[in-house]
Amino acid sequence: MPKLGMEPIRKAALVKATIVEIGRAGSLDVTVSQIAKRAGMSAALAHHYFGSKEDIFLAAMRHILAIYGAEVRGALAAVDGPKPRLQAIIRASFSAGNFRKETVSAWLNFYVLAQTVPEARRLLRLYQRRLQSNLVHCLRPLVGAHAGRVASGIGALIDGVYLREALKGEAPDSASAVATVLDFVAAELKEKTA
Amino acid sequence: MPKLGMEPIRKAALVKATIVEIGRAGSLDVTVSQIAKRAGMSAALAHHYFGSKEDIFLAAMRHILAIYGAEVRGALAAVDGPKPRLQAIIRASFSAGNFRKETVSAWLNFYVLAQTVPEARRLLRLYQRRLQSNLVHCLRPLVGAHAGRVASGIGALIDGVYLREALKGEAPDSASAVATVLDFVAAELKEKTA
DNA sequence: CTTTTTGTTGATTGACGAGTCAATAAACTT
DNA sequence: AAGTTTATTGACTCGTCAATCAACAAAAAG
Repeated sequence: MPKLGMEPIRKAALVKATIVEIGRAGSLDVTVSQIAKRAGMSAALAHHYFGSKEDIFLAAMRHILAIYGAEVRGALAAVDGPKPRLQAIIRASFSAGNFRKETVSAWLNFYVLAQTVPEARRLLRLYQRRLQSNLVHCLRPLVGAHAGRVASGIGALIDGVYLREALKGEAPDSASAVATVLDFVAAELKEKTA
Repeated sequence: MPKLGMEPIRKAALVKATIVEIGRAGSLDVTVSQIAKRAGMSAALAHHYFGSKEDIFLAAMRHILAIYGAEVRGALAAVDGPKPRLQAIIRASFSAGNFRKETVSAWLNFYVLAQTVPEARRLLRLYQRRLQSNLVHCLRPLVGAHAGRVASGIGALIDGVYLREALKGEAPDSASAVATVLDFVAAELKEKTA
């Protein structure tokens, strides 16, 4: 009983299922059958909508990135002024959702993918550029010409703190992650404006 | 013509070959046959010396960690005083060898492994604790009670900068990576000692 | 010199998995 | 109503790969 217009629904279900399965496996060692099953369809249908497994992974990566982007935009819309905006970006980067094991696994594996799959690398760079540009925008009024350099530092620190917190073993602590980055920001602001 | 005492030689060759193959593939999607072939032996022999593929990966991880540890120790032995020691650690973390594609791939994939393989997680934590302890040792005389917190920041920043530099696409720039971290250190020192 | 230990591999097993295809069925078009 | 497009799947192909085993070779031990 084929209803029409299934494509977007099926694709969305597959993307969601892919992320769950990557979380379960902790790696990209996930079969199309597993994904399809979790999404409630046959493996053949998954191949029908996405051409290949790699395409499925890339769609999942886009989805993760889109969610993160939306989270940041949402947080930014709610506040005003350079410093609060900076805090909003940082908090969004360490939101509870980002520490769910599926999300962590997705990010780690996307780093791995970015080494060899050009489209994955492109997407990762897109994320990095957007973060950089958001940060620079907040930092310009605070540290002027230093904005670029400081933003690079904050961006890298966010990634590094995330990595450590995610792999810590115990339940990750968003608050302390945010605090670590804010501590850095405070130090830089004091120095670059002195 | 079986010479005796082959075990350590074979194992070392396999570990080396494993790292090369991981670099080539960019992932852990590497067959035991590929590894064994590159190491100049049959796949069966690889299974004979290491019980399983996972054991081979863990041995490779230990090797990478050991090299990094040795690099840091070597750099530390050559200098004296807190600040130079700090610089030595940071420089060692961004040495050219660490940006070889095999090494990058190994690290990224070890992060992935650390999610699910207990021994991998253990090794990663060992690395993090050692770095932390090295940093705290340098920082104590500089920032006293803040040493722990500052060390966490530096450690995370090192990982984050490494990640970004490694995945940048263009040839990674050790000097600017070091500079980014040192910039952070300078800011923190100024603040925490003021 | 024969028994045990160590080194070594080709062949095999047993399982799994990506991607294709042919076939079925319902909807939409003309 | 005939033809086309979209949805859907079971079965199949073709390949791969981790791990095991039986067998052979050489050195050391007794």
